[in-house]
Amino acid sequence: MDVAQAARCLEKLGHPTRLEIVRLLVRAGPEGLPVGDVRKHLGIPASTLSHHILHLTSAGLVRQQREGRVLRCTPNYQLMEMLVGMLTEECCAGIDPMASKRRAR
Amino acid sequence: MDVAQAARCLEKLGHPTRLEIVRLLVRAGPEGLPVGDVRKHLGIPASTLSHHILHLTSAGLVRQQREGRVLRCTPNYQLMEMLVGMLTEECCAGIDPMASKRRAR
DNA sequence: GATTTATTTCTATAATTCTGGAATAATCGT
DNA sequence: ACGATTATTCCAGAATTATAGAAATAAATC
Repeated sequence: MDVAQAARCLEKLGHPTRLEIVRLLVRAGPEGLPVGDVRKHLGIPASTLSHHILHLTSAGLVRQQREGRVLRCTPNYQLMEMLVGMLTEECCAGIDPMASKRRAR
Repeated sequence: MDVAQAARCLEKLGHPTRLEIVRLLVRAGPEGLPVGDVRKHLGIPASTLSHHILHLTSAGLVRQQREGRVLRCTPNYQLMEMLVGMLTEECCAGIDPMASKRRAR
């Protein structure tokens, strides 16, 4: 994952409504949730929700598959784990693995 | 760390220039870097950089302290670790600690 | 105290993002 | 085929964010 892709993912997650959507999906488990269920939890207009979901799918953070009339959204764990990995390596630990221990003193 | 604060941090990190600034600071180690050095690496106008740094400091992701003529920026590792922790718990693993292993099959 | 260096604040403009009502598309049951 | 359900896409306006030149501020040096 390069910096541009990481920034794109972070930007999408960096909106309260979208972060809440992802949280909901993750807490719902690997089966995710239909758009309508997400809407019920958040209580926002359908078009607004749809826009936010488009943001998330365009970044690859969420996937959608039709199940009859319902569109089921599932979180992309793999991408999120990559993002967290990138953040951990490049933004937390830095190049010095002992930095965190020194700070703890 | 609540969802609103996490979203605020993610939003700030979700801009290529700002993510690059944080990466630079982290890679520079605990001493961080003066604003001028960051500017040299990024090659952007001083006022633009200053705005981005203000974003980062306002979210608490970066701290600044004057050292004579230069203003030294240091990354806030603790906050970043909290952010990653929140992401890991709420957005990656979800409520099912075995999800990742099941996906790996 | 004038000058140099480093950085911010002011100000303006351009660009992007957010929001939600109305129209459209896909699916299902009857 | 029709009506109901689910969700998206279109459209527009409002709000926010990004960019950067010019002026102001701060600290060190001569």
